Amino acid sequence: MATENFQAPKGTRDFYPDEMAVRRYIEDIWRRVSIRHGFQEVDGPTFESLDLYKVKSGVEIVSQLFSFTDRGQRDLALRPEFTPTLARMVAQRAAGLPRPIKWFSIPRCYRAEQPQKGRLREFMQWNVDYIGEASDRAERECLALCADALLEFGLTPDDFRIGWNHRAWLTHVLVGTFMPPERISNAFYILDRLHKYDRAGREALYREQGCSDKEKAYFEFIAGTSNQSLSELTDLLSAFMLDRHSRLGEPPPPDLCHLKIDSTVREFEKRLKDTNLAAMCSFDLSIVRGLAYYTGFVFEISDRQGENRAIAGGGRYDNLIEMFGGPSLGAVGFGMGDVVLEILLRRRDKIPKAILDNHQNPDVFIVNALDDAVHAERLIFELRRSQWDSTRQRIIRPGLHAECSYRSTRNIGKLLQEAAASGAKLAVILARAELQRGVAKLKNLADRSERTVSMETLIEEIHAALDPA
RNA sequence: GUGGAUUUAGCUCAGUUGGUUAGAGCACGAGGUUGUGGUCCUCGGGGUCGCGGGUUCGAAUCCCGUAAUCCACCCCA
Repeated sequence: MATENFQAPKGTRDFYPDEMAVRRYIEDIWRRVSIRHGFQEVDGPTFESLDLYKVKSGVEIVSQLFSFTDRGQRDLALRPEFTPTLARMVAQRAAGLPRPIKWFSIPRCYRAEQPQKGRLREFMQWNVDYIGEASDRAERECLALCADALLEFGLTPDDFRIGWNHRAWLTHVLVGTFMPPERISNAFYILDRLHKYDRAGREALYREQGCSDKEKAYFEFIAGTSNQSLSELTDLLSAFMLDRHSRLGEPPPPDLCHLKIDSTVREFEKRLKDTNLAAMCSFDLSIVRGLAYYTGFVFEISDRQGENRAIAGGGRYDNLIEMFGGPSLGAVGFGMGDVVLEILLRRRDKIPKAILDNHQNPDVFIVNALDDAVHAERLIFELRRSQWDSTRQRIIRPGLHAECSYRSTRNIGKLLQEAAASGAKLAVILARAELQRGVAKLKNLADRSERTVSMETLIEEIHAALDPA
């Protein structure tokens, strides 16, 4: 019979115990921090109707999906993200859910893209959504949660930067000054790429997008800005616009400060300063985020040192729930993928050694020097079992993590060496001489002390030794 | 989807202009004289050299195809 060599499919990963430990570490932090910020965990199906993904993103996105047809001729697709499922879930039960709806999820997602650094075809994505809150409190809570998670991973504000912008504001500024509304999507496309190119690359981009001289000048101005505050930027922008217009002999554009949307953005910045978030955040005109469904505030977290792609990104999408057949509910959300995050954590040496070593230190290690394994096996099963109290409906004594050697040697020195290497706190030595007297030795592996205990009370003694309280 | 580099043991890698039976370190397993600690010593299992063709007396090595990985594009919810 012919044998075949199988590999994991392109862009997927195998999680052997060491990799699984790191993945669990990341997911545990996402989950723990989400819960403490008042979010509840949800999940949905791994695949959805193909149409669900066309509602939001349009038909061109289909080429990036893993899609298939079931035997009932239904077109389905593996989820490329969680937001459509979430929107569907909210829309279905919108009437009965308490507001605001604060949900998070850690779905596995799939995209049929060319894998490269920080981007795979199957990945985990922490997804946070805050629905039914019109005020910018939702934005701040999401930012606080996202930043808190990164801090929990041991990263500092020196490692990452939160850049933010406001799409509605930007649209008003552009349209209110010089840009025809139909050029806005080109403008967003250009802004999104501005910092990736040098002067020549940007020229090519402007040509390709059919930019007017005015637009070019504007984009070049933005390309030259970085790290200014919102008010500095709007002042600079006003001055720049006035200068341009006077030189071209055109009537001056309306004062940017009097644009209606402007006050809400300034207010947002002021409220950020009232929290401790402002230190990590900077206004950034070049952040617009890819697709069209963000309606206001948008943000992106990037690595300060590396050329990594964004660690996380999100924003406000006020129309989405409605698009999926629900009521009109404002919403803010963000996503963070495991792939880029893990690269960053490894590069900054932020994954604890105990996680990398994947040591699950046992509570107790059985050293069996007997010819027969029966005593050791009975003991280990007893130790591992929890004690359940059925009247109180709870576990009254949790089972212990008990290990033994799977090697055939009965050399106590070797076995103790293995016990110590396992990181166990206690070792039980079962040997013939003691067993004949109905006792065993209980050894504290940390201080190397040992005492003789009766087989009758051994299990209680072990529990007592591990939990002195 | 496009271009470049890469693929030899579980991992990291040697392997000369094509020439005997393809190596090392780490890891893994056994033993070190049946009773006490991460060291050390000895031994061992492991490879269709990514896969499939071709050239050759002979291919890990040269040629063609193909898959995967990494990097750069495209795209990025």
